[in-house]
Amino acid sequence: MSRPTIHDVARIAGVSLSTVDRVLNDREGVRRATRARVAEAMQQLGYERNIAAANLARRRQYRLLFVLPAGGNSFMRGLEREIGARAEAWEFTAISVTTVPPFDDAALAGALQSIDPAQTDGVAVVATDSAAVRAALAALRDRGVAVVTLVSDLPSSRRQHFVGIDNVQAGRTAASLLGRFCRGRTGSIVTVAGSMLVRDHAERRLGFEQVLRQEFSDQRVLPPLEGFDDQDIVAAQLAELLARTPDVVGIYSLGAGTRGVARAMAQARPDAPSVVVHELTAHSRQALLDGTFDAVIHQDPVREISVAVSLLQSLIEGGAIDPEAARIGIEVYLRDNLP
Amino acid sequence: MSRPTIHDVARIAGVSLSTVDRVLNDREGVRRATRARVAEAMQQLGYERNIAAANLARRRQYRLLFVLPAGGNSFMRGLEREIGARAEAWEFTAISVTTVPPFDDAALAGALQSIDPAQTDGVAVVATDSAAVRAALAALRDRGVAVVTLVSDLPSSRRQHFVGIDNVQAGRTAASLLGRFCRGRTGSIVTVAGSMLVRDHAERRLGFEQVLRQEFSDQRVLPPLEGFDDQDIVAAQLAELLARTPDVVGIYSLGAGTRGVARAMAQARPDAPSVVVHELTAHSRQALLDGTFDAVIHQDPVREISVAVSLLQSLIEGGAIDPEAARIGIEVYLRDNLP
DNA sequence: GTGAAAGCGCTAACAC
DNA sequence: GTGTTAGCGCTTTCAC
Repeated sequence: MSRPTIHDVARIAGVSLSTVDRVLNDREGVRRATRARVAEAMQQLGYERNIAAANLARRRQYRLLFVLPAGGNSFMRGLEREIGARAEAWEFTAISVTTVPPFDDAALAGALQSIDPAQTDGVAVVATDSAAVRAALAALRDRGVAVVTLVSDLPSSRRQHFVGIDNVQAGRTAASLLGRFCRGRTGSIVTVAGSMLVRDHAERRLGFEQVLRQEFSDQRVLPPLEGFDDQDIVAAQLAELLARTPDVVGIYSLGAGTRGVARAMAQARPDAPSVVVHELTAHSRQALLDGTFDAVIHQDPVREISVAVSLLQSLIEGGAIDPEAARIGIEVYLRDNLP
Repeated sequence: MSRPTIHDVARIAGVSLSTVDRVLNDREGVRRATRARVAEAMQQLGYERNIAAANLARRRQYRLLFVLPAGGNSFMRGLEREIGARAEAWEFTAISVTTVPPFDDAALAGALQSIDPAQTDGVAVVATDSAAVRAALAALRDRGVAVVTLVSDLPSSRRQHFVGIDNVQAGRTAASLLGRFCRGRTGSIVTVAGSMLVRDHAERRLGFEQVLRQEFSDQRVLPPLEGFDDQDIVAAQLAELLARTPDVVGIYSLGAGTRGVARAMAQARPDAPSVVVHELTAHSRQALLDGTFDAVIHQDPVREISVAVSLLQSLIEGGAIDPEAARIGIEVYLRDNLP
């Protein structure tokens, strides 16, 4: 026997296809009693809707927009490239991307305000933390646009979901690794951030310091450098610090600008500090292979995109969302398990 | 404009829908010239076939069988459970599972021989290495059944693909972690295997020793224990070894029976050895949380199942397979990035 | 060799 | 409130 269809349900319930359809899609214009009869028939048959057929008939187009920071951030450029490459892969979905200056909440708020709700069903945005951004998101929601945050969250806003890693946990993971790597050597640990104004960086630092203070308390955690995800600034600041501080045993780079870290390490001493950074890119991969970096904490951009898309689709449909299916894992790469 | 359909192609090529369909599905009964005209029309329109619609019309059923080792191996039981839970999720696909005694190649070969090719379109099997198993796989292939190996490979057989991690790399990853964790302490490193007769265990040990010898050559690697994935045997063997060898600084458990490792560690000294094990289960997770284990190397069973299913589906269709989409990553978990 | 027509399971007008 | 009907893009008989 093959799976029951709405025809079977209609026959058992003694109604027409349209009525079954109305019940299925929770549309009005069905008497309570009829609704109950149909529901019971579904129950009895173990009816499961065929989504492919539904979409085929519906020929609906979801119009989604990704809002990402511009600039030389390899991770973000990778995200953008993957969105472009996969745009065709989603049936019934038209995806576009727009970029805004990084670490600039006014620019982001402006970009969000200029979205036309009539042309857009859902938005995925890499958030910067500010009242203006919050307000812009709320305005979108009020006009029926579905909103999820991507990579960096904005918890107290009206965004409906966050797609990205738990950044406190990511920071803790980095500390667990770096603390273990540095066991036996005691000294200073450097953290290199992009900006404490973006939530993901602040959270990573929090988690990192929690674990380091608690479990590896013989190490000294230096105040974080702020490199604004710019490799030149990072390289300069870090080189200067390393020259000035001979006892550095570990480095945690929790933002972008990772190439700057590799450059500052190039002229390192024989017993170089252990290094943990974020995001697997062509450069961090290379640094892992040549031994400059010890570990890379990563989030899978392809998965983030596909989760964001399917989350937005079900939010637009008003459907239920499975938090487990929306989880993004904190991945750990060493030289030996590189994909 | 919406995507072109076979109607458009038919119109442009000046043929009927059926002819377009014949060309699309590479069926015979079309003149070369007609075929070319259709192909050109597709080219010109940028036609892309709608797979959902095709499957809807075709109403095909793929009948797939998973062959797994029986016994108390948590990872395998997890796989089996997930297959059951997700069996409904695949449209047009009927999935069943059969189990055979572990580490028993005759039993496995027998189970494979008893598969009815008329009732089965594809098989995913956790392989044991033996000539009989190879022969059974070849017989299945000869009768038109698609075959992939799962978790443990059988490279020189006629299986069409392997779904699982690169186990040499997994062993290398374990060594990279354990070597770094033990830095500063020099002593013996223990490896605990299930059986060297299954390929995945042998490969993990190979990779592990490669890296340890090369990069952490001050550590002494002891000959591996063989615990047959049985927690009692593992616990006994390991406890005995630890009592006898006071300088153990690291333990790598590369098979199942991981609960036995945790039990042997329970009465450990204050400066306990660092421990790296395979497969995230309820027990290894607990051991990670309470500090008994330092890291877990994992492969995602849910992903393995879905990759195996889609791989088998495209093999049955004779379609192309994307090796990147079939990759299974080597995941690393610490206490802090547990899902 | 090629085409016409009837579905696959579901939706969306429009009738009643 | 409920039913009828004509599709969505593709496959599959069965004629010609």
